[in-house]
Amino acid sequence: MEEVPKHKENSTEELILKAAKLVFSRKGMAGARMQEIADEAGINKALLHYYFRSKENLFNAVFYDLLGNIQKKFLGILNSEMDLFSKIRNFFTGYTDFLQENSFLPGFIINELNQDPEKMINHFRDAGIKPPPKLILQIKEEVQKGNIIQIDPMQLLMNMLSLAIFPVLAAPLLKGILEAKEGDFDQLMEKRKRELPEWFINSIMKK
Amino acid sequence: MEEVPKHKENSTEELILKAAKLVFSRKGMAGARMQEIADEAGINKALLHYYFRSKENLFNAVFYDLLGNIQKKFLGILNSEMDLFSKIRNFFTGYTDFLQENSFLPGFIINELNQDPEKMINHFRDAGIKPPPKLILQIKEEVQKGNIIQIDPMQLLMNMLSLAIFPVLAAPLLKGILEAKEGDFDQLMEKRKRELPEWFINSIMKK
DNA sequence: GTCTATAGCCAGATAGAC
DNA sequence: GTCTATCTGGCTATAGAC
Repeated sequence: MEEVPKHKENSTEELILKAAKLVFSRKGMAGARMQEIADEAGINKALLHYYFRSKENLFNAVFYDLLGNIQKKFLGILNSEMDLFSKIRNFFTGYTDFLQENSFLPGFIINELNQDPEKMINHFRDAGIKPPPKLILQIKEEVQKGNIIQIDPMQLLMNMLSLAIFPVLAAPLLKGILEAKEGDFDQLMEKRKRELPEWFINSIMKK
Repeated sequence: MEEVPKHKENSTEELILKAAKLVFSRKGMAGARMQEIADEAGINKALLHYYFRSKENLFNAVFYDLLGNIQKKFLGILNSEMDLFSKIRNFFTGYTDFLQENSFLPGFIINELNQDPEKMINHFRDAGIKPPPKLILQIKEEVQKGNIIQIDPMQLLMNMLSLAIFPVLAAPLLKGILEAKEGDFDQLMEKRKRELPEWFINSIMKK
């Protein structure tokens, strides 16, 4: 008797998607090799074409899946009913965790963005990813109430994204340049996760 | 009679380097095509191999040149004798200008960083790029003097880099998602250039 | 130095047996 | 569904004429 067969866990299709996610994220669309994906999945190259007609197709399947994750994790928080400050705290900690588990993702997106901007923008549009209206509104309100400094909501959003995403994006390089021992950099990032939200909130409070 | 023939301006070699810089930065190492570089330079593909033995070679030549620019523009400011606050102001405005003129550069680096982290780190090491000691020292001093808040110099540096580089990196996507008309986004970035330094300096001042 | 033509390789895709 | 074997196209690199 088998374990409860949840969904189609460990089906060949799932194996392929998992392997493809890994390889595409390491190498990008142009650099990835179908053979490498097949090897990673422990199956034959021809099977990739059996399940997904072409490389392009497989790529899109992987990418669509990843965007869904962003949509849920990221916009979920920012569009919630939470008050602004809790929201900022939740964003930084939640997003940092998410990015550490998917540290390939930002590089992957930037990579493909350079290759074919239109395609990437359309993917994002299709996934319904856009500046969260609820957050924008809250910022405007808090500015008007005089609780935070005069700041353009878009600039504030860009600052949040920059501070959260860039360090993950540049992590391998920063590790190398700082000549940090393996653990040191991870520790730096842990410290960052704790201190960044409070510093950031403080930075938009009135003196 | 010709114009004063400055250096080897417009020599075939210069034409190739210029074209290669363009194509490599758009497509990355894996995505770039020697044919495309040749077309861009208005010469034949075989000439590329005549001047630079291989694609790998050409790539390294281009990249070495680009790192030199970073070294001069970026570390020049941060290692100077300027006081901390002037330095921060200069960094944001100067670096933003530099990145706008070389908007491909961050994506290029992130791209190659994902393909082959070790190679990229070595390139940076060879170019002598590392956290600027003078800046680190200044931050420590100002913290000790009680002029700015208690903050780890590395975190401060990471914040500066994040805020300056990420928006350029993600610009095409942000443009698309914000559904900004062409001029709108540029205006947003202009505004950013003016407001970011003051906001950032304010964020590290004691209340 | 610059070109045309082509060799040689590699990766995506397909045919067809099981 | 899964495999082996193979086709096909495209890209780097080279040979060789001018």
